[in-house]
Amino acid sequence: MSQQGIRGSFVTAADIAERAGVSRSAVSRTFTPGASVSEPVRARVLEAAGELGYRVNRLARSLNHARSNIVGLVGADLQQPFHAECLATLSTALLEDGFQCMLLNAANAARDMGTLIERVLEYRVCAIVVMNGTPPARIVKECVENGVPVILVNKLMPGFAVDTVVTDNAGGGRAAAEHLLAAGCRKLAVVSSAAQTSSLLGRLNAFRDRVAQAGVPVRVWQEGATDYSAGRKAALELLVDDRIDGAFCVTDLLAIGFLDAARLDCGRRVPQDLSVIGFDDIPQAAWQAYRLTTFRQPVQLLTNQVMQVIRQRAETPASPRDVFTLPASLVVRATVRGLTAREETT
Amino acid sequence: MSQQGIRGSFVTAADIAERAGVSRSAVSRTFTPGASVSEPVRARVLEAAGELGYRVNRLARSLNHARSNIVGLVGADLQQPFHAECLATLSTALLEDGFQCMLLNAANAARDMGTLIERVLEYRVCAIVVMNGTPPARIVKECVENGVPVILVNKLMPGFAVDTVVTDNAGGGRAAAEHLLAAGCRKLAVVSSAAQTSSLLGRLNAFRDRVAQAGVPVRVWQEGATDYSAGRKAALELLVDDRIDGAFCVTDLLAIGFLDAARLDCGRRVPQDLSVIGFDDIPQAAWQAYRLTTFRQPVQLLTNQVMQVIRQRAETPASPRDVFTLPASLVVRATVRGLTAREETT
DNA sequence: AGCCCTATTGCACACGCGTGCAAATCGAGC
DNA sequence: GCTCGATTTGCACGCGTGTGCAATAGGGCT
Repeated sequence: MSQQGIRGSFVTAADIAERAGVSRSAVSRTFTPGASVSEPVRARVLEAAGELGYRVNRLARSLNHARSNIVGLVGADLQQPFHAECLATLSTALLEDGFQCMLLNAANAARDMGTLIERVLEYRVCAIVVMNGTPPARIVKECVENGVPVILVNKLMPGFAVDTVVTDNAGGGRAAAEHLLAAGCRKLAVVSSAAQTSSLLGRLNAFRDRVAQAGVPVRVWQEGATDYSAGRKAALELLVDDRIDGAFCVTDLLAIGFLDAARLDCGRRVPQDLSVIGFDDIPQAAWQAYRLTTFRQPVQLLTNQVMQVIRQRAETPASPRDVFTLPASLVVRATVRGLTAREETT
Repeated sequence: MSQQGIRGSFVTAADIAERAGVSRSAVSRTFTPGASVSEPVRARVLEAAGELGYRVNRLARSLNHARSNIVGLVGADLQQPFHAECLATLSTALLEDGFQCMLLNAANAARDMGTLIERVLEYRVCAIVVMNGTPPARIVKECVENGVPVILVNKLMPGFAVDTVVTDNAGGGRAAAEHLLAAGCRKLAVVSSAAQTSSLLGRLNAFRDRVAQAGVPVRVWQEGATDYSAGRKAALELLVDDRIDGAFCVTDLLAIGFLDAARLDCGRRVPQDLSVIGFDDIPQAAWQAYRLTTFRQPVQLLTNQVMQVIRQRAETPASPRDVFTLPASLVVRATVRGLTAREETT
């Protein structure tokens, strides 16, 4: 520690070397796992480093290795509960595995996503994880050409050399249909948004197909965003048809907005008059005011799979790309008629 | 673009120089704002860079400048709505100002926070923003000694050379007391958590003092976390005293849990029998099932202030540290007796 | 003592870029 | 055509670290 308290710039390996009376290489080797240093030298170096407050400069280290151990995490709307949970889980996992994560939250997904990825490429990231939003094809290609693996979460981009980790959206959509049919619903609605992403479409199409197969009519709603107020709006407009007795909302936020409007504005009793199913299983779905029956996205499994892909790409960059599909599981609560859980302790 | 599609490593300035038939310096200057390059040279360089897909290596650039333009963002529980919103807002603002942000989400705040900050120091970050959780004093000192500004959000650490940006917690707590008193409440409770952070304590103490000043009794609850289920638990235990007619929950999540238990488990009518006020104004507080009266934290103002501090520290690192206090504003909805908003359009 | 094999150490170069300094170029004015 | 000043260009060094290679030290054996 310097006397004046503020040194203003970092100690370097050369400073440590001088203080410990060894060469700078010895310092470098002390902080490089697996390098050859004798015990006494290592001890002297560590002591000097402790006294002076030495921190390896990862910028310089990464410069040598042509690649950093930074992972770029790109997305939009990261304040939404589901995305926030993914982000929190993934960022923690990355840190525990020795990576650093650079967060790129697009203010406007369509406009900014390309620029943001370009910027993070300048840091020679060792991987880019796209949590939502669609990166421009041109940029994805550039990443691949430069050897930066791209990992898509819950999004399909066929034809690109990217790894993909998705929840089984179609399976969930189908199961939602079967659950509502089993509850005796005979006039259904499916609520999605104007954002026709592959995951939302996957849920919607599977639901619609399975319902059609049973010969039950279904109204399709695809307007607005995928948030609470869009769900409310959908309910206010769909429920003028008072024969609708079941709705699958492709997002919990939509479902919760739908529920509130159905109960408070349209006077429907849920689940007696109307059954509702969501998707994601965000924490709010378990709140006692809602007790929403929904499908849980396996966030921890998704995260583990992403981590495994990152590690594997670091070792064998050229191995063939894969699509990993993880199951969504039905969480039965209290918004589907006749099919409700006893009680929950939250 | 190379023929085989995968080059596997990045193009360097030397490659561009060769292709454009100029010196490497010319390339460097082309990408350095304010440097001296003639128009024809610049054009040739930009053309070559476009063809080859050149990206400046920020690691190398930062190495020269002894500092990167990365800002470290550290926190814990970042999936909670309020923190997620802060994170989203701040990360977007940083990107728009030309910074990159490195996210450090501690799995266990007490255990990991120190290690995480140490790690991000290795990237020579130009600032560290602590969004929640308490960093060890030793680490904060090390940052300051090395000239890395530390900015605390909603947390006070007197005696350290750090900048601080806080919401006026005491002002909010006092106003909450006055609002409940004005509603005619005569037996109050204040719900906080075992985590006695400066912001939660600030709200709680100001509330308690103001209520005491009015001669009204108040029960203080400080157990568990600061989430939904803790709020429920508090209600279940506090409301056996059926004279409690008003509660200030120092967090919206606590308030929402409190509301659910009060209405659904304890059979209280809100606001007729019981008034409830929260703090933060998370999106869920506006949901129709709750319509929670609460205090809005000025997230955008907090963010702007943080950005201003970062920019100012970059210019004049040694200027004296400050504490910036921003006002919390009352958002009247429907959970305080006699003092409710007409209707909201969400 | 002498020899050989191994573990350790230091030197020097590389990583990709920014920039001070001197050389070169350009343009204007005579 | 020549000179002078301003602009542009290239060279070479530095940023802090990792690492191949050769030199050195150490240790066990004959």
